[in-house]
Amino acid sequence: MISTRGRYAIRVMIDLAEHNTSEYIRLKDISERQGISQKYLESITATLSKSGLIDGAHGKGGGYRLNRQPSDYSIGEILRLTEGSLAPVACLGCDAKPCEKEATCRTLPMWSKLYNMVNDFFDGISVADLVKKGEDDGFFGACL
Amino acid sequence: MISTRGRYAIRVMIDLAEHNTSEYIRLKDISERQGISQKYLESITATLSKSGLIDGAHGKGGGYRLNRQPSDYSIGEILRLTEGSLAPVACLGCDAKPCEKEATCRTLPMWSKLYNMVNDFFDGISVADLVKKGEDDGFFGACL
DNA sequence: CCAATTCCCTATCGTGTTGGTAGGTTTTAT
DNA sequence: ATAAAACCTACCAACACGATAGGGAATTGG
Repeated sequence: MISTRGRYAIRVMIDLAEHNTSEYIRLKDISERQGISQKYLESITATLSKSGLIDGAHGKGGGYRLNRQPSDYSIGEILRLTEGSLAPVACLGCDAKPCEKEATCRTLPMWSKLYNMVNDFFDGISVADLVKKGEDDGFFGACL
Repeated sequence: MISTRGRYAIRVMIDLAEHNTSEYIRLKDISERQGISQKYLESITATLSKSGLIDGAHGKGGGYRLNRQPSDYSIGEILRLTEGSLAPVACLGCDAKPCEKEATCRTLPMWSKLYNMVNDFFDGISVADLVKKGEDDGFFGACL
């Protein structure tokens, strides 16, 4: 399950991409457009900003804006940042603790393959792809 | 994340497949072989038994055994039974509550595609495939 | 028939995560 | 100076997870 943190992060990025000028976008506006509590969004944009995905400006006239082109953000990096690892089991991923049964485990190869599949899937989608979707020129036209 | 319930269920099924005679296998033995608390396993085998995946026999000489050939169990049906839905977001899956933004949601097609991918992935693997893995004749030889 | 064995059922419980709130501090433009 | 905005820290209710405990019901060996 992808939690709200990751999903809201994606929606913020889409919102910023849809208003992608040189101006800074106020969190208040994003929160109103997306219908998500501003306070809760703060904790998410803080993560995005600290890691350099977006640029946050203090004070009057401040807000957030993208640091790159929407097509240069993969959904994978957004989710890995906000959700932690996308690993389906604890034995995999960045903070995986070594398992003594690893060598004989009958299921590890399955989890590992899924892990790769999911990462590749999300790495193959950009923020720009999701924005395009709303314009009926979608990446996913064939799947719904 | 796949929880222990689903993972242990798979391990039980593999264990039963590896001792697949007409005899009933005691939960005590499975628990010792797998190194999982018998009491905790009880709640999992109860689910498997109630839904007809395995056959449980009471009393002396009782235990559990498979109802079909190991190759006739897909990992998908085991996980969907023990984990609930494999949907990455609440808007999808069996108990999905309708979302008013569904028509304009920019991310739903992505989740939907992933959902199908994951289901297809697990439906394409059988318990027999995972047993084979241990015999160096694996389904997953190329992926680890 | 009795007692051991085994699956089955219900309740409980500590721990951690999730989703969110609250209040304040710092930075900046006007 | 003042207002606006990002930033930071702490806290909290609700829930799920992983597991334990204690018994009850069915079956069989003796």
